Amino acid sequence: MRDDASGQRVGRIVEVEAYDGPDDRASHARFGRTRRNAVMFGPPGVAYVYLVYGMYSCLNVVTGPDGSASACLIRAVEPVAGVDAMREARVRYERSRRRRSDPKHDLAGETRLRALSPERLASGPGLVAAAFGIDRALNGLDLCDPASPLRFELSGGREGRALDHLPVVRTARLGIDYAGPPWTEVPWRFAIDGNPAVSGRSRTS
DNA sequence: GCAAGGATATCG
DNA sequence: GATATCCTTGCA
Repeated sequence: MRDDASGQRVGRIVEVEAYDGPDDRASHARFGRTRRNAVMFGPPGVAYVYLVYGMYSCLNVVTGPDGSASACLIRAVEPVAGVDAMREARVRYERSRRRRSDPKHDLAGETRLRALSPERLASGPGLVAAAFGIDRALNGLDLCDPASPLRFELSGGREGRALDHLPVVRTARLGIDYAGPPWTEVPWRFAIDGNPAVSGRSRTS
């Protein structure tokens, strides 16, 4: 994925989760079409961005045909270019968050961010959005349009590179205990095995 | 282990 | 209109 902000941030998607339509009790589509999830029911290739836990944005891409509801959550990205821009975006996000909770500026968090290794800058769904400066203003954006400020591209050129050789691991989805079985168990999380940018707590599960 | 944080879906 | 809950994260 790539954006046009200063620094031309580019990242390789290394961890995703699939969410299906109204039958999937873990999906936002489980309540049917609402104002929040409306784009899930639209055409594929479009960004579905929502706020979780009152503080983090999550980027999804709509996957199913127009009229059906499904989406893919981008859980982790390995920085390829624009690392400095990602770090600055993380710092800006951290500052805005601290300002809300604590009037005093917290320098510890910022110092830790400055020392964070590049592969950890976007190693979680909330961190992907923070590193790329993504918020709900991008909800509905066409991620496949080369003219979009944020977009997906095939790696290795127009046709993409064969990814069959990559060690992809499948696990259950995370943070969806409320859904209950079988949805807590379907292996719809996909990650590149051993990639250092895969989200932290996920790797130990 | 838990709190922060605000929108959202659901219930009254 | 009130409230329980949430596709998370960083720190105790």
